[in-house]
Formats: sequence, C-alpha cells, structure tokens
Amino acid sequence: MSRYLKIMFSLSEENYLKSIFHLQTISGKGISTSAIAKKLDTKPSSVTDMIKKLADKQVLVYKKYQGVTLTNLGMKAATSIIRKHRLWEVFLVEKLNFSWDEVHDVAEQLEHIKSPKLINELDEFLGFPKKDPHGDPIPDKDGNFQKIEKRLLSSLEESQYGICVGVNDSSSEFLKYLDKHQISLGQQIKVISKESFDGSLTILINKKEMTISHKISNNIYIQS
Amino acid sequence: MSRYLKIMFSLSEENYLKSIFHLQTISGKGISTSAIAKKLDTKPSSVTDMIKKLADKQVLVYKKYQGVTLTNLGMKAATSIIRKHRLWEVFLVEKLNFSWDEVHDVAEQLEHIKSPKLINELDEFLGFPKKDPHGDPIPDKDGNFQKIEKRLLSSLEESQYGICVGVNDSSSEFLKYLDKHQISLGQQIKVISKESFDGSLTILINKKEMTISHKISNNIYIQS
DNA sequence: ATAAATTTTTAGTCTTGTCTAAAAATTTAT
DNA sequence: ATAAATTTTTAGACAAGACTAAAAATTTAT
Repeated sequence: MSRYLKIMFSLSEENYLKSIFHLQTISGKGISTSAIAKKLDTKPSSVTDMIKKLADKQVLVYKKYQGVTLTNLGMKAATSIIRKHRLWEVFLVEKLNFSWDEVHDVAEQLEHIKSPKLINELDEFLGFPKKDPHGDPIPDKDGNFQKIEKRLLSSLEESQYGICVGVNDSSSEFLKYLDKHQISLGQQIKVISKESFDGSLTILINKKEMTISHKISNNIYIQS
Repeated sequence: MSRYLKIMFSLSEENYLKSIFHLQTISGKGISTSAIAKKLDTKPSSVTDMIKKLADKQVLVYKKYQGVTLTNLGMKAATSIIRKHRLWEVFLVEKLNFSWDEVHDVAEQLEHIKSPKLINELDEFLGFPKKDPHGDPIPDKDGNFQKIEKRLLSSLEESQYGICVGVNDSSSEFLKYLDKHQISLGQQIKVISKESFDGSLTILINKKEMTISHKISNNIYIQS
C-alpha cells in the first residue's frame, strides 16, 4: 500500500502548496516568506502562520528565517492539485468553448473539488491529454509528468528558431495579446534580429515579420 | 436590465439557501429554525445567526420565532444553485460513468463553482437536459423549470399503476437498494395489493412481483 | 565590524461560521 | 388559565485564516 490515510487540505492550504510548488520549480532554493506572500497576494505574517500549520502536517520543512521546502508528501499533494487544474483547463477549452485566456479563474475553483474518481474519469474522458491549453504538462495519476526542455524565446539569437510550446505568464491580458498577434502553441518562430539595447526581437511568424519587446519574448517558451 | 449587481454568497450561505428552498417546496409554510438545523446537520443557534445574515441580504424574510420564507431574490439564488447541482449530476452520469448513487457528494461540491459561462456551456454541451439522473427537473438559465405532477408510490391504491419518475431520498443507501431490486426511472409499477396494517405494498415491476415497505414506497415518485 | 536597511516573526485583533449553556418566547397539557 | 415542555434566541467562546504594528533576526552597506 502506498499510504494509510489521505490527508485533507483546506482550500487555503491547497493554494499555498500550489504556489510553493511553482516557486520551487523556478528558483530551486528554499522559498522565502515574502515570495509566497507576493505570489498569493497576502502578507508575510499570514504566510508565517500558514507555514507552521503546513510544517506540522509534514508537507514542508520550515526553519525560521530560512524559507521553506516541500517534502515528498508536499510535492505529491501539490502535483495532484496541478493535475486537476490542467485537466479542467483542457475540458473547458475542448468541450465548453472557452478560449485559453478564460480558463484560469474557473480552473482555480475546479482544482479544489475532491473526488479521485471524478478526476480520473475526466482524464479518460479527455483522452489522457499530456498538455494543457498553455502547453504545460499534465501529471498522470501517480504524479509523474514529462519535463519538457523548453527555453524562453528571449534566449534565442539571430537566425535561430523554435516552436512555441508554452507561456510563462498565463494572465488574460498576455494571452489576449498573443491571440491578437496570432501567436499560438505549435507555431514556428524565427528570430530575424535582436536589439541588444532593449532586448526587443524582430521575428518571423506566420510568414509575417513583427517586432516584440523583451517582456513579451521573456514570457514565451519555445522548443528547438 | 434585470439586475444591477450580482450578490455573492459564501459556500455556507449557498447551502442554507438550497436547504431552505427544498424545505419550502415541501411544507409551504414558514420554515422553522430547527427544521433547517436538522437538514444541515447543525445547531438551531447557528441557524439563527445565519438567518439574520441572509435577512440582511434580502434573500429571506425573518421574524423572530416565526421561521423564514425566501424572497424572490432568494428563490432565484437557490434555483441557480439547484440548476448547477443537477446539470453536474447529468454530466457525471452521462459523460464520466458515475452511477446515480455516486453523484450526490461530488455535485454538492461542483454546485458552488462560480462562472455563468461555465454552467451555460455545460448545459449546451449536455444538450439542455430537462431532468437529472434522479428524475428531478433542471431549471433553465432564467430559473424556470417544469413542475412535474408526481405522487408518492405509497399513495397508489390496489390495481392502480404509474411510471417511476423520481425519488424523494437521494441517499446512496436508498439508490443502491433500488438498483439491487432493479427499480429505475421510467419503469412501470403496478400495485397488486396494499397492506393496511403497515402500509407495505406488493407491486408488479419488470414482470416480477415483490413486496416493499412503506418507507420504500414513500420515497419513490410516480406519474400516472 | 558596526550601523542601516530589509525581512521575518510575534503578539494581538478581526471576521466567518460554528458551538454550548442559559434565557426568553411559544406551544402543549392539564 | 396557568404550568410544563418545547423551541428559539442570546451571550459568550472557539477555530481558521487573515491583518496591523511592533519586535527580532538577517542581510547589506559603509
């Protein structure tokens, strides 16, 4: 048997776990109180309180003033929430006519529904998708997911190219920008020139040339 | 315009609204504090507190010691929650292989998801169903739903018959009982004899005779 | 290496929704 | 019609999760 009892998490606890997981996949190190506070749009003092609760529940390791790290248990819990979030996103886009910039808020709610049968049946219903509408990998039932080696578009040099495979910023504003300029997943992007002064790129996409700022290219993931 | 601002309800408030609505459709009169407490498995004192809050929000009328009645606003809010609950039940049974005794707990969670687009798209995706898996009518976008004139099986007399159109008790135990004895929606049921002493019925269903207690026949709805 | 700035934690408060115990009102019974 | 039983409300407390303000620890700067 893999576990004796399923620990239950409150809505708030789940949001903390998810945020810490995301911060951890980017920055490796122990995650600071203030980083979590910023991500969750709350106060550092509130984070300290919650961190203690989660440490008691064995999902993370906490040493005063030194930030936190998820334990294996915490990683599993976080992955399970992310699996739910991304499967619901696929459902919303593929079955319910949502566009990729509309799914996030609803998926944030749906990810907290507790029912193992629900999520596994949904997975099957959707044909066991491997990626969500933003190109992010969907963990399977056991929490495993393919690490796609992706780079930021901003890291490409002149005359290099790649396929757009994901976005870093999933905000509605950014996704609408991409739609407006007809940039979507799976498209080939070639760098025509790179401006060293401000990092802006002139790219070839859809047989059209366009110039994008560093802020844009720094939020688009590509694969070679 | 039908309204200027959409009032938001907490999870708890929504559960109160739904319970009061259900109690009101059965017993007509003002709903007592203790009836609500029983339905929600909570204490009367807690109910009094919540009732005051809901009265402030104009969704019900409350006079001390006299029970409560939903206002039109409250009816609308309750109907909207019931619409969501029943649509999700259809989804679970028709798309995700849930049986009718498994849907309730999950639908209780899903009914609180807030997104008008989500529920209207789901409605369309399911082909605008008119009834949920237990035979209960699904309110449309505007809150209207067909009142099906249904009677309790227990009210039938000898040699009368009807079609099974719904259940009063949606508990998993009761639904499993029905499954085990092959009683399902749409089936014809004929009363062979009625025992006046304990109200038990001998019925003909599926070309088979069987005897059921009053408690069972009092939880099955039929239509002539 | 010590002072200044920043970050983190603590202590105490607030809100939501619940509870218990006791008081008040209502209903039922004699 | 008054007493007894029941129901409802009030008052005060508690847990979760957040906040503010102040104290403590750490990091940065001189």
